[in-house]
Amino acid sequence: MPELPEVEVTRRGIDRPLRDATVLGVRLGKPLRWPLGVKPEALLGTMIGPVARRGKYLWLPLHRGNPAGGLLLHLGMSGSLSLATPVPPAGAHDHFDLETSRGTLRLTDPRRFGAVVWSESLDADPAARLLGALGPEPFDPALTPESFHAALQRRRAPIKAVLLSGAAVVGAGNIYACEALHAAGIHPGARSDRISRPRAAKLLEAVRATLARALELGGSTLRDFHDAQGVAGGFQLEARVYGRAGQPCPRCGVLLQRRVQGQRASYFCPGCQRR
DNA sequence: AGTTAAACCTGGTTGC
DNA sequence: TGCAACCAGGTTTAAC
Repeated sequence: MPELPEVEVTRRGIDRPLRDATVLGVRLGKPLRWPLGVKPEALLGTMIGPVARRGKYLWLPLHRGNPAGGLLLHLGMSGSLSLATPVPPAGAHDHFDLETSRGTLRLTDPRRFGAVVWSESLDADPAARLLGALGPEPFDPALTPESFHAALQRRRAPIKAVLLSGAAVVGAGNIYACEALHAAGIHPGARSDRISRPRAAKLLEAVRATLARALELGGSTLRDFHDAQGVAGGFQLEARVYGRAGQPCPRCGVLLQRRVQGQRASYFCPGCQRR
């Protein structure tokens, strides 16, 4: 599911409720992408600090007076977090429970591409290794049309692949990359390094607008995603191209196409998206 | 070094 | 109805 808007919606839903909560228990289900990296008992009695997000990762600081580390969470392809009191009995896809004094944070993830890993800090491994290669946050003021264009210039791969890689900006996954490219009038197969300054500026603006709009609507729910309170997203109803092959382009009327590119489906309009 | 394929895993949908 | 094939929001790791 989860691209940046879904992860941020999730963060907002758990940050306040979990602030200063005490960890009372940990329950592990089936293995996720990586092992937890710490004995579950070591987490008991720690307190939860402000929940942060970097790219599509969430950072749950745990401390005992002094910062002691935290949990780095990723929702993978089908993961979602819920926070509830009392917590329902664990189902077949509930693979991590953090029982706290303010409710149980539960990761439900059918495909188990998600992860919960302990790290001493964001600057230490494994967090540093996982976050180190990420590009800039989309709403970071330091990310400018100039720096974005420069980042695109360094890659020869198709622009769609570059967006998904997060090298130039993090947060746009398959849905929002398709939507942003359409909004900017850029063909997903366009070579990254051949995108002009003005078009790069337009693309950055499109990425920002797309992610911001998705955030407003609570993200996209294709199947699994819901926020920590169980509410589904609404952006999928506003998608202009994603999942709409064969339908007319809302901008120019040409029939939308689906093309597999770098083992991911791209949805685009051959009429108004140019290379 | 940069780009592309394979892998991880489950379940829903589609088509024969 | 049954079953195989294909598809799905991500990202690391291995292979060209």
